[in-house]
Amino acid sequence: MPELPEVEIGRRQLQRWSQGRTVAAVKLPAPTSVRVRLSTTTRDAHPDPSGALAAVVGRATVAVRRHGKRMAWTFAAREGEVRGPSLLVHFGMSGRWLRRPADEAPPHGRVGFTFDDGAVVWLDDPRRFGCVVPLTGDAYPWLTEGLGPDALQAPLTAERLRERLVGRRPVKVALLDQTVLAGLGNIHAAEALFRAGVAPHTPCHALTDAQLRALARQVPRQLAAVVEAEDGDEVVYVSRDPARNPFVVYGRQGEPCATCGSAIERDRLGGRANYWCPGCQPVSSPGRSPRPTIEALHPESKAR
DNA sequence: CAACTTGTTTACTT
DNA sequence: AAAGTAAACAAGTT
Repeated sequence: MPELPEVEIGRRQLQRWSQGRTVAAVKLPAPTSVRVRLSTTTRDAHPDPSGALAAVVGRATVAVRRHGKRMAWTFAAREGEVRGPSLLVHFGMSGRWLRRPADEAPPHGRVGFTFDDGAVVWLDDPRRFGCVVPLTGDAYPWLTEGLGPDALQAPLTAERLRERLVGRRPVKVALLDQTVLAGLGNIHAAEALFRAGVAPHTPCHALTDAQLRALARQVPRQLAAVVEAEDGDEVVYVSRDPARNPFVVYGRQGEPCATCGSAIERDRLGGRANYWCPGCQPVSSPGRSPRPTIEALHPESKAR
């Protein structure tokens, strides 16, 4: 699943493959094969993108930047222009870059950028939640618009987290909120909370200084470790096959924790699957807990 | 067939 | 009233 690390790797790939090259053509397998709006709910999520995308033909890459899970790909201006066009890219839940020879398209290629070296860089996106948004103005405001600080780049401190992790929401729900911190998804939020030894259900206001320090340390550490492990020319998104699950808690309900041996628990938090170790991530604070933080979960009787 | 995934928007509940 | 929760939606794989 593309979270911050996969987007960062995608940024590096695109930088590598496009640096110093000019886009010779834009390939669209179908007129509306790629989304050109960030929102998936607006009625015009699928306007004809060919015209706007054609604006990058003949242009050289200036830079590829990333904030959270968004990427901004900017192109050179022509003579007389104040600035060139740019593309705001989001991988959605299954997007990735694939570089292929001109005569070969990946199975789920939604838009392809042919470079002057003949290679084509495709947005391959089976579920089509990804998008490539053509922009004529400055891309950078849109890169960060509505997002909190980047979870990897921003120097994360306990003080910074104390400012942003507020209210009664469970800490995992807040960590997944892109306006609080940009880049974490369900998998790496669960893994980072495990690393920090913090129960996902802990209300933000109940987080201790020690827990905030642990999170400030482990969130970037988790993300950086994944970037390092996965960096390369082709990213593979692992399916939910227990046999090849690279994660410590995610998708491991019922299995013994690698650290303490307790059975990994699974419940639902903020409408999403949640995995944690009751041994390593104790729920109750060491004094008293006014109310049980975890309700007895009724997996089969959901809502009403 | 239902669960699962992200991000946005809308509609409830507390 | 504001804060928080939930659901709907887009699409396709398991």
